[in-house]
Amino acid sequence: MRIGEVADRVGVNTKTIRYYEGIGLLPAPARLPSGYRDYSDDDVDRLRFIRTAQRLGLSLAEIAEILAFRQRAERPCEYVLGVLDRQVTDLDRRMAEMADLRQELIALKKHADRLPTDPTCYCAVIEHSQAKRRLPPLAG
Amino acid sequence: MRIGEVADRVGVNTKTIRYYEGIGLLPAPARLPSGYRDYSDDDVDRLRFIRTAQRLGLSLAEIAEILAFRQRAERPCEYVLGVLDRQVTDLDRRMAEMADLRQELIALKKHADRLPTDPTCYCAVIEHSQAKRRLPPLAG
DNA sequence: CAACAGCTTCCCGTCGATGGAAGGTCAAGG
DNA sequence: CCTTGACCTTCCATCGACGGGAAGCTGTTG
Repeated sequence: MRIGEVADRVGVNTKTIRYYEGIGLLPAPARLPSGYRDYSDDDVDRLRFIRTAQRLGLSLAEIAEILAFRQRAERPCEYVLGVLDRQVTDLDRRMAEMADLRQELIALKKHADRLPTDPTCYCAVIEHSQAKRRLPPLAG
Repeated sequence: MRIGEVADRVGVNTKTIRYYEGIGLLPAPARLPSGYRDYSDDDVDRLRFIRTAQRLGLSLAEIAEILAFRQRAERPCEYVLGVLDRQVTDLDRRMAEMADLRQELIALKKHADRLPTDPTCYCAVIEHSQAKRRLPPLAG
């Protein structure tokens, strides 16, 4: 099948498919006499796999790594479990950061009305927050 | 004072300071006879303000907008509160997404041991997740 | 005088796509 | 025959917020 149909089936932009091919994530497919890319169902599966893995938070580089395991006839599951472990830890950290930030934003909004009108400052709302805490690291 | 001292005081890379100047977030400072940038305490304040606003989740574009209010002698607080409102909504959405994903990762890991050894699949762990749910939109 | 830190400008790379332009081929319908 | 529309190639640009490094200047110290 041609690239457009693959794109429709998987729900991906055709540009994305060619991009994946370009970075070696998808193998170069066979070509029709016309020069059009000719994909098989396997390619669709592989693409779906990539999107699933991506949804689970894996980067394209990690996914490439997983696919490389297969080429070496090894099973990537141990590697994958390691990645997932790190994912969970990372998620926890980020969720905690976001919860803190949310807390602070709510408090900031709550006090915003009572803030003095000071024409010399950039923004009383933000500087109120600045006064209390001196620049902890940015949440990346 | 020179750029290195500013960087130390605020806790920012000198590259970042020059970058902010490049995108118009910081005004071009005076220059010493040597050509070195010569900053004032006001510049340090402005930079601190930028970092605080950034820590609150505002983009550099939004911060630039806030600073532009000041140039027009208007107070940005209403705008800022609107931004913060959207921030909170966005945080809630992202935290919910992350919680879902975390749930799924945990479940996946939990069942990983019991998964069949299937040499034809890319990775049993990931494809187990794929089988259950057919590609909801990616969490951005 | 030489070393070294700090500064300058300039350009490239990151991540994961996506958009667009330019210029061409191919297949189907009216 | 003509026109769509889908596809092909290559290349370049964009988003955000920087970081790295090269090559060269300044300023201080031993």
